Amino acid sequence: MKDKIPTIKEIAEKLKVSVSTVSRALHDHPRIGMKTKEAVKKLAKELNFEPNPKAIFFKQKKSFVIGVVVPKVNEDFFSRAITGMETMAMDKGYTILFGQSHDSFEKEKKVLEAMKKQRVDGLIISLSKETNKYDHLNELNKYDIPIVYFDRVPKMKNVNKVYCNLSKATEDLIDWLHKKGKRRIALINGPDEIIASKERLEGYIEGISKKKIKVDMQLVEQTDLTEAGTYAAMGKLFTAKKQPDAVITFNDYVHFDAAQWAFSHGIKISEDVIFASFANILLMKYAAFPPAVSIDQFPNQQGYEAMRALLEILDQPEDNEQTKKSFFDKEMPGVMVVH
Amino acid sequence: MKDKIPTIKEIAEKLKVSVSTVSRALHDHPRIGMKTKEAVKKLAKELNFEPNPKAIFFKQKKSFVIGVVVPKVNEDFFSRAITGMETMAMDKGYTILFGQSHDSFEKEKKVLEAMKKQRVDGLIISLSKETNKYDHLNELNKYDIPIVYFDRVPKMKNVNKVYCNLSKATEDLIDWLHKKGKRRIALINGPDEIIASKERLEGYIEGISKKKIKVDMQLVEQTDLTEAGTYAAMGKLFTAKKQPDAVITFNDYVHFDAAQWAFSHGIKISEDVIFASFANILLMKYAAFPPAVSIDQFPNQQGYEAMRALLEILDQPEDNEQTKKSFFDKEMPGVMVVH
DNA sequence: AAAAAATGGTCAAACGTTTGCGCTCATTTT
DNA sequence: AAAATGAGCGCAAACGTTTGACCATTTTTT
Repeated sequence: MKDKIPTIKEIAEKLKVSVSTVSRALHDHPRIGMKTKEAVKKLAKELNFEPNPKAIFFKQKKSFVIGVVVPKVNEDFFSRAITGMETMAMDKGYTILFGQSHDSFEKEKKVLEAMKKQRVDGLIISLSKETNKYDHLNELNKYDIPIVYFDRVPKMKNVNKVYCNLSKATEDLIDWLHKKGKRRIALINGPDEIIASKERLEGYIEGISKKKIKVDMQLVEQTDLTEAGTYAAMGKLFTAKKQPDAVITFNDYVHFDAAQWAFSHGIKISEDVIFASFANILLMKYAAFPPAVSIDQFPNQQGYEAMRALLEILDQPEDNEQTKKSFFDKEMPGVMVVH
Repeated sequence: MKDKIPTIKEIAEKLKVSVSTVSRALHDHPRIGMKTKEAVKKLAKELNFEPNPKAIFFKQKKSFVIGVVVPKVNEDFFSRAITGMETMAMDKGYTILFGQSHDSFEKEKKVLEAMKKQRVDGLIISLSKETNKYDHLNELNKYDIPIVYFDRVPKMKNVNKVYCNLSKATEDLIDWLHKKGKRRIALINGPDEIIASKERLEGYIEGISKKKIKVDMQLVEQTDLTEAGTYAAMGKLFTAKKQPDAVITFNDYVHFDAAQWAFSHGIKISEDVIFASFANILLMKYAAFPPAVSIDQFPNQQGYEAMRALLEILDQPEDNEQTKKSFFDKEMPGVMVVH
């Protein structure tokens, strides 16, 4: 099997032409005659010639590899997003170089170091929970590696991003809950640093206000996304004088813990209290206590769009002044799903 | 930001030495004097020099990229396996080029084509459900890309593989169920083509026999892993004259459907019938009907070992005749977990 | 019939790094 | 004093491909 891998040079020698002719023939260059083209291509097939990508990458300064960094593939949301990215990438002949930050800033830095070392053509990243400095990302500028942020995007304005603004979606949830007769709607939100938390809170306040209900901040709790944090939040909500009749949770993981807490404290789910959440788990149909309604963020499509955006950027001619200034900013809708 | 990326050549010119000296100095070559080494390294730091990996890959025929192909990242088992692989790979300075087959033979071929095009240094793959020909994999031999099979390994003997033999684990399950007083233990197995199915069946027969119980093939059904297939299997098992008092399912997905069927047919779970499964889902604690006992296959560690094996193979000197003949074959234990 | 253009191809540089070999001193050994 | 050793470094080839600049024919235009 070590038969000596054929190169353009060997083809040239066997055909008594120059390597440049072979190269051009294989690329259908107009300046090469039909007969030679045919001959070259025929021999190339026979020898089972495949150009050495390493040499091409080196010469062209391009590798057709896109770096993708997410906090955890193990989260349904991200693994589905990656699948969307992969679909688009494959379509255009790109492959994905993969890394996880595990929600740690340090690991994110390390992974980005690897991506830089590999000189990916571009990067799609969903930031770690801890990330609030961007030096490691700016490092990539040095090698003209464009970045598209995804889902967990940074606060800055002048970056490419694809994300789902959840404030509108949160309003939808409140609307639906209100129609069900719920008036004391609670929110268990995520950590402040996460933009998504801010969006949910905005939507919550906006949604409640539109229903002519006074916003009661006693009904808004926070969790650090751990089980204990969520239990604590539930504890506070349900020991107040007036208990909530509906709870919107930050995501499905929080929902599960919240529902678990309710169950073990004798609160009747979907009678005493009704749950709403933001969907990020696939196998909800087997859950003991699924939320009554949730917001689907279509991670697959988000990933697809992020990759599309990145590849578009890569397609733009190098020093186009006007495109340099404009950034890709795609906000995608979250859609409410009743279970 | 387009400050012109420094090369070894520029360092050489500024220091009035040759490029070879710079290269060797940076690699701490013994034949280079201390003063020059210092000078070179100092200037390299100043200029923020980073070697161009594309050039190195080209020259050294190595890229420090490992291809990883799984059926679906979205399955908990595989995403955790990948995390294990990543841990090991990162540690050794490798990065993962990622692809999914989506359990389709055609897609698997395409993905492998991409891996080959990128000239990964090695490949770890868990085969698609449909794969029974291996030409696309042998193609990689041409470029000396070693392959380590993982979890869903091929039947062949002379390949590198890391997997979990589940026949012993299946016996353990039967042992446990037997101790609980169960005597009519059923098995809902997967498709015949999957090796894992054969292993489970072997373990089942062995385990039942050891308990001096006559093996009743009426108690063994198959599913194509779809909901409908599993429902059908349950239907057959529970319309027989003598119904099972325990059911071992092929995996958690099958378990869920089976339990769902039981529930909706008025069968009391954990009273009338007790379930056992092979774990591949993380969030079991929130499930409506978790299995009473299951086998953990530690995907993380399996992935870790597979990557370790591959990197070891890559470390071996090229034409070592004896190592060429020996293949890596690691069977890992499945461990029973009572819920 | 001379000039211009089209046609089909070759040459050599370039991409950035690594590495075998050889060269020049200076030092040590006989 | 001649020969061997070794330290420190440079030369140039090599990896496989692409590409701008030429060159040599033949064909077309004026």
